[in-house]
Amino acid sequence: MTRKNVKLAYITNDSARKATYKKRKKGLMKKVSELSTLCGINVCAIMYNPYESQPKVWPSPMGVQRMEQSKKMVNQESFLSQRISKATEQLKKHCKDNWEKEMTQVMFNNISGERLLDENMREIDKRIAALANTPLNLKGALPSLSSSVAALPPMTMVTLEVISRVIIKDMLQTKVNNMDQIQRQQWIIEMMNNNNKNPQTHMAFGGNEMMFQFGDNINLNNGLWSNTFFP
Amino acid sequence: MTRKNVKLAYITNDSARKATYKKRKKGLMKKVSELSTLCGINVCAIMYNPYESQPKVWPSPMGVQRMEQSKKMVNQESFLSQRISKATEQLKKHCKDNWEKEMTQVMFNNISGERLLDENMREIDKRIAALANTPLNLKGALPSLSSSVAALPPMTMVTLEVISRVIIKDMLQTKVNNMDQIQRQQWIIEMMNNNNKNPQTHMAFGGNEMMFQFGDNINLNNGLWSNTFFP
DNA sequence: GTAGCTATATATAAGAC
DNA sequence: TGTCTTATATATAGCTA
Repeated sequence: MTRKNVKLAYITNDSARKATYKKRKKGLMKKVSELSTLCGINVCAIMYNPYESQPKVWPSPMGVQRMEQSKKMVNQESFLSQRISKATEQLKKHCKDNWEKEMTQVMFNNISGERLLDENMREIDKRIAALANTPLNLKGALPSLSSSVAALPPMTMVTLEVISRVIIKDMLQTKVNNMDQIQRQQWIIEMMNNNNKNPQTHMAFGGNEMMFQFGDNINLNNGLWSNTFFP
Repeated sequence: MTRKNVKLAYITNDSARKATYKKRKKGLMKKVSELSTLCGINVCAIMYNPYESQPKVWPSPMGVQRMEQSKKMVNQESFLSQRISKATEQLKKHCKDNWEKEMTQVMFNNISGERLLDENMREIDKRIAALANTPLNLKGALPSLSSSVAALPPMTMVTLEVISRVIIKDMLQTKVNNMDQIQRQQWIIEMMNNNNKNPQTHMAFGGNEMMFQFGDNINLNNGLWSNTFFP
C-alpha cells in the first residue's frame, strides 16, 4: 500500500530486497520500453543482478534506433524494414541464451582490456625501447614492418593467429570509427544480412547492436520485434 | 495532467516528443538510481539520443556493485570504502566531459571490432595459410615465435606499437577473463588506486566500470558518490 | 518464495505562462 | 523553446493467502 514514502537506502532484508528488485525491475523495464517506443530511441538497461551466482548483465535489449534522418531515407525504408525484420527474426532465436553472458563478456573485456592496455603502456614502451637496441634487425628482410617487430622477445602465449586477429581487429576498428553514421548503418545492415544467411554463427553483441527492441524476456508485451525500424 | 492514458506509439510531433523524452528520461534515471540504491546492484541505462547529431549514449553511469559476498568481506569494507571513495572523487572530476563519447566509442568499438573480427576470420585464415608457404622463415632466429609471424606481409598501417598494444591487450584480456569475481574486484580497486595517483590520465570506460553511482548529470540527488560501496 | 490486492506515492500529459 | 501547475495515470510497499 506504499504507505510510507520509501527510505532510499539499501534494503537489508534479503527477501524484501529481492521482492522490491523484482517489482522495480519490471517497472523499470516497462519505462524503458515506453521511452523507446514513444521517443524512438535506443534504450538499453543493464543490471548486475546480485541474485545470480556471478554479477550478470540483465538483458534488457537495445531499443530500436530510429534515425533522425529517417525523412531523408524514405525510399530505403521499405527495403531496410524488410531486411531487418527478417534478420531480426533469426537473431531473436539465438538471442536469449547468449545475450546475457555475451554482454557481460563484451563489457568486461572492454573494461579490462582497455584499462589494462593503458596501465601497461609504459611497460610496453620500455620493452620497445629495449628492443630497439637488439642486435637482431630484420629491416632489410621485411622493409615494411618496423624492424623491432621481428625482434619481439619470446612470448609463448602469442601465436600467429592471435597476432593476426588483433591486428586486423585494430585496423578494422579504425576503419569503422572513421565511418559516418550512414555508412555505419549500412554496414550494420549488411552484417545482419550476412548473419541471416549463416544463423549458426555466433550471436555476439555486435549482431544485435541496434536491433533489439525490448523483448520477450520480460513478458511485457509482444509484437515489438516487428518492423518498426525506420518508421 | 496526464488526462489521457498515453497511446504507446512513436510521438510524431517533434517538440512533444522531445518534451516527453526529457521528462521520461528524468523519471527513468530516477528509477534506475533508486533500484541501484535499494537493491544494491549495478544498473546502467544507455540511450541513443536522437536529438544529438550522432547517435549518442546517454551517460547513465554504472551503479555501484554490491557484492553478494559482502558479508564475507566485512573486514575489508572500511578499507575498500575509503579507497573507493577517494578514487571516485577523482574519477568524478573527469567523468562528465568524457563519459558520453567514450561510452559510445567503447561500445561501438566492441560491436564493430568483434563483429568485423569474426567476419574477417576466414580471410585471415587464408592469409595465414598462404604465409605458411613463404620462403622467409625465421624460426631459427626467433624460436619462440611462430615462424610465420616474421613473414607477415607488408602492412603499412601496422606499427610495432600497434602490434604490441593489441598483443598485450589480448593477453591481458585472457588473464582477466580467467579471474574470479573476487580477483576482478581487487584488481579494479587497484586500478582505481593507480588512477587516483595519476588523475590526468584518461578517464576511460574501464576506469568507472563498477564505480559510478548515479551521478550529477541528471540533477536528481546528491551524495550518491559517497562510500556506499560494500555496504 | 509467489501471486494478487489496495492505499498511497510517484510520474507525467497537458495546459498556462 | 523552458518552467510551473495540476489532474490523472501509473508504480509499488506492505499486506494477505
